[in-house]
Amino acid sequence: MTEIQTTKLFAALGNEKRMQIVTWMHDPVAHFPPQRDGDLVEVGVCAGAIVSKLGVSQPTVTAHMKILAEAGLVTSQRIKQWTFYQLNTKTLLAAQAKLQHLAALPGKD
Amino acid sequence: MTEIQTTKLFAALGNEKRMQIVTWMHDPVAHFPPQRDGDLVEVGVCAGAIVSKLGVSQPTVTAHMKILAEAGLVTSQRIKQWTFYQLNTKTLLAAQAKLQHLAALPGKD
DNA sequence: TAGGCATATAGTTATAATACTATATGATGT
DNA sequence: ACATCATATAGTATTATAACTATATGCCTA
Repeated sequence: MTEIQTTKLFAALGNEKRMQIVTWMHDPVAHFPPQRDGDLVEVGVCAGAIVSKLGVSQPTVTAHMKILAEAGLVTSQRIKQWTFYQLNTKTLLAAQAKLQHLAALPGKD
Repeated sequence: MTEIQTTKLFAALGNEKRMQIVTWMHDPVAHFPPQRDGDLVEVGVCAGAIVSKLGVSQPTVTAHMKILAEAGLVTSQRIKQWTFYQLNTKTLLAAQAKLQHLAALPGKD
C-alpha cells in the first residue's frame, strides 16, 4: 500500500478534466454505457469509455488516468486488451479527513 | 460572496508551499510569533511572517497568497502597512463535503 | 501468423506555474 | 517632506502541464 501524499492528491483533483472523470466515476452506471467484458461497478470503467466522453485524445486520457492512479484516486486492472478503472474511496476519505482537520479548531496533536 | 470553484480550490491546495501555508494557518499561534499590531487569531497572520518561514521571496509569497485568496481559502485585510491573512473555514468545509460526497455511494440526486 | 482493436509510449508544441530581481506604491514616523 | 518599512506589481527565466500526432506493444480471433 503506497503512502498518500496529500498535495499530489489535491493537484490531481485540481484539473477540470480529471475532476470530470472522478465525478463520472462516482456513479459509473449513470454516466457510462454498459460493458460486455467487465461490469462497470464490479470491474471498473473501461478507458475507451472515458475517451469517448471526455473530448480529448486517447493518449491524453491515459496521461490523466496515470496522474489519478499515482495520486491513489483510482485503481486500475488490465483484462484482455482493456484497462478498467475504479475510484479509490479510501483516498477520497483520507483527503476529506485532512480538510476536516484543517477546518476544525486546532487541537493539541 | 463569490462562488466556490472546486477545481480551483483543489489546484490551490495542490502545491507544497501553499499546503504548508494552509497547515501553518490552521494553528497560527503554534507556528508564528506573536504580533504587536494585530492578534494572530483575531486579525490574522501577517504576510511578512509567512515570508520569514517559507523560504521563498516576498513577491512569491504574495503570489501564493493571491492564489489562496482567489480560491476562497483565505481572506485578507490590510491594516496600516500590513496585510493579514486568515483561513476561511467555510471553503475548507465545502471542499470537505464535496470529497465526502464523491466517496459515498451514488445517490439519486 | 496476420489483422484488428485497445492501450501505452515517444516526441513535439503551446501554455501555465513558479521562482527570481528590480521597482512602484502606500503608510509611518521623524 | 523624507527616510523607512511592508506589500504589490512588472518583467523575465525556468520548469511543469496538457494537448496533439505517430508509433509501439499486447491481446484476441480468424
